Amino acid sequence: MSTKKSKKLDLILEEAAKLFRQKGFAGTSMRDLAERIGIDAASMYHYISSKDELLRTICFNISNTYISQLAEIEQTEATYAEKLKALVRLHIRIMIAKSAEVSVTNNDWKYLAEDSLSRFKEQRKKYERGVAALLEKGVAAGEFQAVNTSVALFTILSAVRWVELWWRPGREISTEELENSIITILFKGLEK
Amino acid sequence: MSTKKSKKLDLILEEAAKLFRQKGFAGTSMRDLAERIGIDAASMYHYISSKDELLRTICFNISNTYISQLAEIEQTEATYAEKLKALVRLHIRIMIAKSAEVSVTNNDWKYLAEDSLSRFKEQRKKYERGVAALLEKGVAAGEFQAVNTSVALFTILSAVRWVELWWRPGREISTEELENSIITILFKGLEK
DNA sequence: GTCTATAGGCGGATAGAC
DNA sequence: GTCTATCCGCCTATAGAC
Repeated sequence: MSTKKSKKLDLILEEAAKLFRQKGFAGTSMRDLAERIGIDAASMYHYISSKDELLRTICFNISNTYISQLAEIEQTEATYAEKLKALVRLHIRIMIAKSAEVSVTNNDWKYLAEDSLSRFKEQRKKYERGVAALLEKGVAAGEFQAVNTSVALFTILSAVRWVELWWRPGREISTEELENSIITILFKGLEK
Repeated sequence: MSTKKSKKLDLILEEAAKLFRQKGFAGTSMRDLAERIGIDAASMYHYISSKDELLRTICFNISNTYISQLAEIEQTEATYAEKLKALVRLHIRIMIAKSAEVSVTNNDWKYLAEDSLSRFKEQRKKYERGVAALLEKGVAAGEFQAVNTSVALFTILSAVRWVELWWRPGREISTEELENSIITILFKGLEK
């Protein structure tokens, strides 16, 4: 019974992410969502306490995934270039595995309520600082060109962000080719 | 008098873009906007016909700017690498000149009404095809590495997109340094 | 657990006075 | 041109029956 409840909650979260991506958090009503689930809007409040809770759960699930994966990479023995490349590959994989959730987190985090919003921003800042540190150490170690750290940071993070806008299951391009192409452009450059 | 009306309309559009960026199109009410302008919500309907019109105007202004600038670049005599770099610089400049408008266009285009939405998507597709053609010709001419065209296309477009999320007037980094850093990463690569 | 009914609020937009 | 007043619809969320 508690299992059943979890299953349904998972379904609600999954459909919520899909709808939020499609129509935006503010553009999605609980009635829309309920219709997808096949119950009445009022019945959903048996599983959740508010619409905000849905967004909060989605955003922090993704945010926490990023943070714990960065922590894992930091602990490995590898060059900074290897660590950064591993991070890029992980970003792409998370996006493919949870494309709707990532999309919502990227675009609708601003609709988080006061408390969660500031917590979310803090986490994101912390994550960005972690990646920036990898870049700076890489430059110090002579592995990277001496470009502006912030610019490099956001160029990398953005270069993986678009995958969410573009990738759909069954695309003719494989995950591996996708990862390799992005890494080639970012680390070796487009120009011959 | 028609000048006065234009001036106020421009002000409304400008404040609308700022608010939409901050709180999202759906999260912004006409009452919010009116307060910024210093008049009552009802009075704004003297200048505009609907909230939708504001979004439509913002999105198509930006979209048209991109398209006409691509057309100009296509006509120049230059290598494909030079054309692409010029395009990247223009993207960055538009973003700095009209950061709120670009932000809204990037994030809230999905709230466009039926008709405008499909027109907008068509324009975007057309633009993307134009940039993709530059890439493909560049590969054919031996200027670029033979990476997947779509991946290269979206990596470039995304790499300039983040500027909108990050750049603020008075940042310690100059426009030139910003442009040069992004172009270095994209075309020469991060790795030494 | 799911429903019907509905409270209560906010939103876009209009009517019409001044 | 700007206001006040207001319509009307949609929204989130709750109450309470079954």
